[in-house]
Amino acid sequence: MAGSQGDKYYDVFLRYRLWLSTKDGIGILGEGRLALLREIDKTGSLKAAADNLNISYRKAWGNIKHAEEMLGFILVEKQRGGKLGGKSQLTDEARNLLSAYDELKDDFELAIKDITRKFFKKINKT
Amino acid sequence: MAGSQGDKYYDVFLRYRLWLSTKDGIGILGEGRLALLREIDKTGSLKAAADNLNISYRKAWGNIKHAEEMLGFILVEKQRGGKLGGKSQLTDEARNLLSAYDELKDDFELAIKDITRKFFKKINKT
DNA sequence: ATCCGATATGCATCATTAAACATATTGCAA
DNA sequence: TTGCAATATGTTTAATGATGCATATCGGAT
Repeated sequence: MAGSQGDKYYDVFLRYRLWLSTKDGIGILGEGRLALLREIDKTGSLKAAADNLNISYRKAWGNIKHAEEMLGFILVEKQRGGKLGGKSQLTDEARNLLSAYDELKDDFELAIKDITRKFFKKINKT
Repeated sequence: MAGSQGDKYYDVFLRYRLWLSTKDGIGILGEGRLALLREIDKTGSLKAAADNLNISYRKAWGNIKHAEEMLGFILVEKQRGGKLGGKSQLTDEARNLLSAYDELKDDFELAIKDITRKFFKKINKT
């Protein structure tokens, strides 16, 4: 929260983004793609995951593929064909990544809380 | 740093961005615009600052204006005309903001260090 | 009064990214 | 062996944002 009403920065907020990238700054996985992985895990289907997150299948598929190419290993075990058309499930690596990220996020939130408070306290004093 | 060579995530890095935004997610000030403010402070000129940062005057001017409109107060005291064409200098609010941001950034770096180390330690174990 | 260089701003264009469209492939079950 | 639904992928169009271009304004110094 920015501060108490009346503060100069009352309706200003501090935001942050975290993501994994290559050394030269190419994005690999961010919040959006991790959410996609989580949804694949939940539904067992890339298409269902894309639908649930309101993004096109084309985009979802491309995102996963790009991340896998950057990482050099597979995040989603995909099979096609069959009565149900196919299915997808996360690899162990992907699950491990998700759980590590969740922990990271929590740690982060916790750490940023005080820092943010201190920041707004300082700028609102001007 | 991602970890020791041989690790699965050896050439993967965790990045972050911090910025000020409105409640509904409209960006106000990020690293780039703060750098612009710093350069204005250093040079006393919006044009010189833009040149030094290799961005167009048009863009620099628009960025400052947008930030000021979002914040509801002035960051740069601008005057035009005169032999030298004009000049610009930061308001006290802008200076305060810059110094608070520097402190925030330092705090942030410090906090993220351990968190990042822990994250890579965990995912590299898979 | 005129000149100069920076501030001020609208408008066209270009580039980068995201969304949409189209089409092929796969393999189980009926 | 055919139909179906999801995976797989190229192409293309739309949208967003950055860049460049043009032009006006201002006021101290000459």
